[in-house]
Amino acid sequence: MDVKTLCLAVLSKGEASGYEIKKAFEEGPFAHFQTASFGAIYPALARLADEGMVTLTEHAQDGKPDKKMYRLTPAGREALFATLEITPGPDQIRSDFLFLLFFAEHLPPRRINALIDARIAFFKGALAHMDELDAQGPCDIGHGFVRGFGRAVYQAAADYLEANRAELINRVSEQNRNAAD
Amino acid sequence: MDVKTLCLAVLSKGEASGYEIKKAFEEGPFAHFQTASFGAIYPALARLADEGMVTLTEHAQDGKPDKKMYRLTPAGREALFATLEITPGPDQIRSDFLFLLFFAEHLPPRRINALIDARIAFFKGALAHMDELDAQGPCDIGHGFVRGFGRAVYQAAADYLEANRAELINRVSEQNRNAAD
DNA sequence: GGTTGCATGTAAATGGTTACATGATTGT
DNA sequence: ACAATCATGTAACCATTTACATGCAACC
Repeated sequence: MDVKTLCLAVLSKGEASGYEIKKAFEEGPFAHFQTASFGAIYPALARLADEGMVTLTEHAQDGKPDKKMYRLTPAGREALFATLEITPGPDQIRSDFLFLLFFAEHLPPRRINALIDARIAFFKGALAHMDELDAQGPCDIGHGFVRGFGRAVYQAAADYLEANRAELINRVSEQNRNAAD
Repeated sequence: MDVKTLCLAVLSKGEASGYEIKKAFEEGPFAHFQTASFGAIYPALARLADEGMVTLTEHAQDGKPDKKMYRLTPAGREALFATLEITPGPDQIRSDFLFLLFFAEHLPPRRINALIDARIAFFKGALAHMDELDAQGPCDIGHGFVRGFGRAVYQAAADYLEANRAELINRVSEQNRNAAD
């Protein structure tokens, strides 16, 4: 998904500024399964405006640059729905964390522990964040389904790490002992 | 992780050609959590050779271009271990599948069904593939841990889809009925 | 006769991140 | 004082994908 489509997607849930779109990828509805930086969002929004996919209204503010609120046009909504017709390819995951653990036998046991601790904390935090979002009231059907999916996967990930960290560290320590002989 | 480091990682498990490195990302040890295309692998390998991180031996073959087998040098191994010292950022996931399901209420129920079927099949296939790899004998500690992680997550994903697809489709169908009134 | 697997590589195009530039306000 | 939040935007740089170029062998 390119950033233009991602912006359209966020705007389909209501008007927003570039800044708010970024937040939607960090804390909002799209958190954890899409991202984009300002350097990609602002140009994307400008192009969408050129193409008539969005309209913008400037709200003057003091001390800050004008806030530009973007709103989807019918053409923009159509374009978004058109992209929903693609056949999705396989999900792409790039995990530096798993890359490091792939080489666990070359990492000091303490480091493995710290790495896993941090990752469990991350998953738990994300899970708690989803609870908060749930508490804020019901959301759209698809949105709820995706959140449930994220929850299931994060829970499984945290559980796996908790259940298997001790054995991993034991095995690595044992190997280090043998290598020292 | 850039492609250069990824190549180093594959080569740490034994010598390989560019073609074989690609396969390692598709079916081999790095399957499902890292990818790279030929257009990235071949130039990366050439640069690694320039930098003295790998050596290459050409094996003449008939009917095919010479096969270039790359092998890690001590400097390459050191460079790989040096990158293991990074602090891993959050995992990056880009899922067109979840993007589509986020807008489930705008998708025909049949399509939702087909989409979920295909994804369950994918997860089950990946799980079966991991069983095969397990049957091929024991692997390194970290490698096994990562595979177990992937297994746990894929299993949870497949389970969630199976457990919640019916409700999702009911809810979308119901909404369509209401909208038709 | 067409697709898949083997095998390498280049170049154009894409798409994005990172860093920079600016600046007020609020909290620590 | 310093960091974070709010707020927009540009430009240089980076990495990677996609398409192209080549070609044999095996299978269906």
